[in-house]
Amino acid sequence: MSGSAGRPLRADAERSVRAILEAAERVLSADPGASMEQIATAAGVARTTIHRRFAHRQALIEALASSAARRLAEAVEDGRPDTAPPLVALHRITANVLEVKGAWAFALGLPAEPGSEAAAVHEDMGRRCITVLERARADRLIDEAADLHWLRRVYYALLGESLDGSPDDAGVDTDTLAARIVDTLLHGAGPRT
Amino acid sequence: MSGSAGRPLRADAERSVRAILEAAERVLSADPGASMEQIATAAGVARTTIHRRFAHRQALIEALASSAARRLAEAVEDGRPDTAPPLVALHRITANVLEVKGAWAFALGLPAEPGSEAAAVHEDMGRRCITVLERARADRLIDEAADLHWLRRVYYALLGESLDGSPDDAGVDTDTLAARIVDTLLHGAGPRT
DNA sequence: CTTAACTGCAACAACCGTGACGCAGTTAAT
DNA sequence: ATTAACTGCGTCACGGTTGTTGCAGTTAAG
Repeated sequence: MSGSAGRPLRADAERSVRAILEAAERVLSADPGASMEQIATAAGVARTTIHRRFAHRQALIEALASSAARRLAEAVEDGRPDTAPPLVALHRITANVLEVKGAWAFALGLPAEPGSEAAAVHEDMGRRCITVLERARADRLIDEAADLHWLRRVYYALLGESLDGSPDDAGVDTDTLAARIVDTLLHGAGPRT
Repeated sequence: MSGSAGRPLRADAERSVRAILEAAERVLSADPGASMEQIATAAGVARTTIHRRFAHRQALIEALASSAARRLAEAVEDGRPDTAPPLVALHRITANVLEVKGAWAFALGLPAEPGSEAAAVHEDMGRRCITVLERARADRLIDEAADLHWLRRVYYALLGESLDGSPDDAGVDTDTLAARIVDTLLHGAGPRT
């Protein structure tokens, strides 16, 4: 289930892998076409070391995608989507996801390869998302006639937009951003009664 | 004002430039790292011909961005953002922009170079967008306390999301999509009174 | 402590993309 | 019809990236 645990890596090797994945995220989010050399330098590692763990460039990318997907799944799970009150779950999940997605923007923006682990994880998260929305609808937070699939897409879009971070919300804490997202999702811009 | 009209091009040359720009959009939207060769082939043109009009690869990219920005500006202008009733303008602009942004997704997604023509056009459009929202607020369509800059970002995000096109809305006409966007923007998902 | 894993370094071959030529042939403009 | 613009083709040099290998030195694990 985990990464690709062919065999337990030695402690230092595992540290290297982590450093490489983190550096890859950092460098590739700035320039998707960056070279292995650049990633290696950013990781404080020789280029050949990367090739030792990840045969092809694409192998690194896929590992990156899987790693990030797993973290995102944790973030959602932590919000107790099935048990917490819908509004609470929605807020908590939103705040958590903002954190993770901010740190792993490139990896999570990658097109999901059909058979990959990342794809499976994302699918599962899509289902959980719908579940939360259904529970919210049952609580009359959402109109009965609303299209939940469209709503989920809107939710994703709001998350993405919040992450771009206009100059205005530099240094604004995650909970505030999450509150704005949830509020916008549920009420839109119309006048409050 | 137009392109980079150093001198009037011959008729056939102008056709070539068009074909190149259109092919570049098509190819690069599928793979941002595609080679000049691929673009040339898609345009039905020799690679050297591209280099004749656009010295560097980046020059092509910038021309592409400018071209698309101009088209987008036309789309907004056509919606009469300053004179038409806000709701009408909003709908019309949305529908128009959906068309243009669908056809020039790559070029419009490009990071705006600080001094470029595209950047100036986009800035101007941002202002016009705020104007429409202000007019809508004056008409009580939008809550008085609403943050119009956040709202504009939400609007952009909804446009972007609609363009990804889930399998559900394949073949749905632009006006329907626009209606959904405007409705979501103004009312969100909450229960209708 | 001893072994096996891990790493950096240097060097290698192979490939691909870029940009620039000149030349010969075609096409629009006057 | 004449001219000037335009294009395709072949070819060139150049630089950068990739992936591999061997070796020597370092480091974790038993």
